[in-house]
Amino acid sequence: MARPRTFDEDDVLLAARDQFWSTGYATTSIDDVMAATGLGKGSIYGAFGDKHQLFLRVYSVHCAGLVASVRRALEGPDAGAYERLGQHVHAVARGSAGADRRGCLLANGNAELSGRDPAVAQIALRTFDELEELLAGCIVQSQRHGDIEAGADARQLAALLLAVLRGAEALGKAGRNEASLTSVADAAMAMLPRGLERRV
Amino acid sequence: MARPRTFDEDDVLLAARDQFWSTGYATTSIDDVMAATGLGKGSIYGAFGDKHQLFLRVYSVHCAGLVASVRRALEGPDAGAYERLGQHVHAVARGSAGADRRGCLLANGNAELSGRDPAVAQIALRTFDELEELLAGCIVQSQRHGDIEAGADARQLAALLLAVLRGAEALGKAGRNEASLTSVADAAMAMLPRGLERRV
DNA sequence: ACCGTTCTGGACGCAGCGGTCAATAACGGC
DNA sequence: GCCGTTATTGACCGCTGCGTCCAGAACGGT
Repeated sequence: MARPRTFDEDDVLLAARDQFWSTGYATTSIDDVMAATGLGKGSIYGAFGDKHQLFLRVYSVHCAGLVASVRRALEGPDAGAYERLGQHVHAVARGSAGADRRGCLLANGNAELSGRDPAVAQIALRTFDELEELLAGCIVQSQRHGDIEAGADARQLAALLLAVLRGAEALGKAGRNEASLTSVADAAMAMLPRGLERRV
Repeated sequence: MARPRTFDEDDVLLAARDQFWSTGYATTSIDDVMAATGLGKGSIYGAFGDKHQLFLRVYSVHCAGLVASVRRALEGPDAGAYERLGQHVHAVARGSAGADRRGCLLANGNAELSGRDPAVAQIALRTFDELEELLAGCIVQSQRHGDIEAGADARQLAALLLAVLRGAEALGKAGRNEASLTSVADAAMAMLPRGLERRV
C-alpha cells in the first residue's frame, strides 16, 4: 500500500470553504487556502486539482448542504407547515442582516462567477431550483392544511418567495439592518393568500 | 496654462464601467482598463488615482444613473402609477434574464465587495434606499388613485418589491429563463393588495 | 519665443500569483 | 527488511498585477 493521507478531505473542504467565503474566489490565493487548511501546496493540488476545481468542489458541497439544511427546516407534518415556512423566511431574513458581512456563499459565488463560469452557474441554478422546490412543497402542505388558499399556484408562490429571500440576502450584504429585513419577511408572509383561516 | 486633457472624463468612466461590469473588480486589470479606455497608465492614475478609487467613482456614477433612470420610468401622474409600476417590475425581471450574463453592476459590486469594502457597501445601501423610496412613491400614487389598497403600508410593500427585484436579478444571473422571471414579476404584482378596482 | 504647468505613454520594479517538480517520508504486502 | 506506491513539503518558475517614474509633448500667459 501507499502512504495514507494525514488530513480529512471534508475538513479541508470546510476550511477552504470558509476562506473562499470570507475573501471571495478571485481574491483568495492558494497560499490563503494553505494557511486555512494547514496543507502544503502539493497536497492541495494532488487531492483537489487546481484552484478552480477546488472551488467547484467546495461550492457544490456547500450548496448541497445548504439545501439539506433547508429541507430539515421545512420538513414535518402538514399541520405545522405554514409555521415552519414563516420561521424559515424570518430566519433567512435575520441571517442576511448585519453581523456576518460575508453574506451567503451561494449568492457570493453566483454573483462573482456565474456570468463567466458555466459550471458555477449550473450549480447555483440547480440549488435555486431545489430551494424553490422545497418552498413549493411546504406551501402545498400549508394548502392541504388550509393555511394557504388551496387555489393558489404553489410553484409560482415558491418562486416569488425564493426571489424575496435572495433579495433579502443582497440587501443584507449592503448593510440593511435586521429590523428592515424582518419587516420584509413579515410582508412576504402577509402577502401569501390565506386559506380557511381556522382561527376565529 | 497647462496641457489639456485629450479625453472626456465621463466617456472614460463609461468605458471603465463596461470593463468592470464584464469582468468584475478583482478580475479586471489596469491593462484591461487601459485597453477599454484607450488611455495610458499615467493618465489613468493621474486622473482617477488607483484602481480602487477608479472603481468607486465608476460605481457611484453608475448607481446614481441607475436611480435616475428608474425615477424617469416611475415618474408621472397618479392615474398611470400602477401601470408604470407593473411595467417597471416586468422590465427588471425581463432584463435580469438570460442573454446579458453580466447581470447588474450594482448587484455585482455589492456581492463582490460590500463584505470587505465599506465604501462600496455604503454606495450600494444608499442606492437600494433610493430605489425603495422611488417604489414607495409610486405605490403611494397608486394608492391615491385607488389601484392599491389605501390602508397598506407603502414603505413595507416597496421594501418587499425591492427584495423581489434584487432576487430576480440573482436568479437571472444563475440562468433562470425569462419565462420564470416574468412569472415572478406577475406574482409580485398579483400579491399587491388591490384597491377600489375601478375597472368593471 | 520662451516658460511653467499639466498631460501622456510606456518602461520599469517589485511583489504576488498559480502551478510544477523533485526529494523525501510513510505506509502495506511479501 | 525491502519495495512499490502514494502523500508531503517547499523550492522554484514564469507570468501578470499594480503602481511609480521619467522623458517628452501640448498647451496659455507674457
